[in-house]
Amino acid sequence: MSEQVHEPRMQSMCEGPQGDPEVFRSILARVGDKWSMMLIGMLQEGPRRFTELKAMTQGISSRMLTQTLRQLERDGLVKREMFAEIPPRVEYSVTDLGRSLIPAVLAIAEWASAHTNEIAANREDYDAAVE
Amino acid sequence: MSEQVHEPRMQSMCEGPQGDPEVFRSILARVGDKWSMMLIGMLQEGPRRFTELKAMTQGISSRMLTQTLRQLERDGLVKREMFAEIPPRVEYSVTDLGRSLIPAVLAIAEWASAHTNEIAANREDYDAAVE
DNA sequence: TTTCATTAGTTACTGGTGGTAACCTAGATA
DNA sequence: TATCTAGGTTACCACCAGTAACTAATGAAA
Repeated sequence: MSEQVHEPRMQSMCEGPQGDPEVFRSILARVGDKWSMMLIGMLQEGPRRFTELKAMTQGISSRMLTQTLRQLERDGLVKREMFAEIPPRVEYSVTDLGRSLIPAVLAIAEWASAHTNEIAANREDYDAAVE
Repeated sequence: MSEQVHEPRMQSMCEGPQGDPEVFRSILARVGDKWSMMLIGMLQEGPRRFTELKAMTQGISSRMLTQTLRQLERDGLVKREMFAEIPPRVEYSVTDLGRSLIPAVLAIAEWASAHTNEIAANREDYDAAVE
């Protein structure tokens, strides 16, 4: 069972043809986009319906919600289940793959949370210096 | 020295007014953007000049490189040093703050690297199913 | 029987931004 | 005189994220 050795130096992002670098990049982009990780976070505690998610995700539009969920579904991070009822019911939930991403994103979130003020201050200084 | 307790559930991204949520979001966005983390990665091993970075970062334009470096500098993740020489010399390096971000990003990179193929496969399946 | 409400979206439109190509400044070199 | 280099800037365009408005199908209310 030779453990596969990942060597994810940052440069793998532009260099290494280990897996498809385009796919690799698009994953990073997904993590960074405005809604994806928020939605994953919301689904963490159980399945949710479209309208629930829309209400929880303050500020998102239907279009963006649909779009983001579709992408997450395409990547296999989220599962979509439709029930043939009236009115229609659709439930979204995180997959195991999606769940496995959470700790890593949480690490970023933690860093961001810990340094938000510092960065805000840096920006003020910079903007003041440049005028 | 009461340690500050971070509680960075994902929802902090939309809910908590701990630090500025907009700043928080913008940090996530920075991490996810096309060039920022690649550049931080490249500067990990030491200072680099503009043209070096441009050559290393295959595919980036001068404009995008300038822009990305400026943003990183504004956030305090990267330091810019100009030397009054002819021809001009400018050196970019990571700051301590920038360096502190690396492990978290590396965790994401590792996850991405480990699941690139799985996700690529998911996408193919999805696209095939939708036609 | 005409209206309203609900769910899970879709459509038409717009503004911001990522990207390209061309240009700039200043001195050194040939 | 022309060209090269470093580190950018400027003008420009195309695309896509985001918004507001609309939709299908049904049941309930008046």
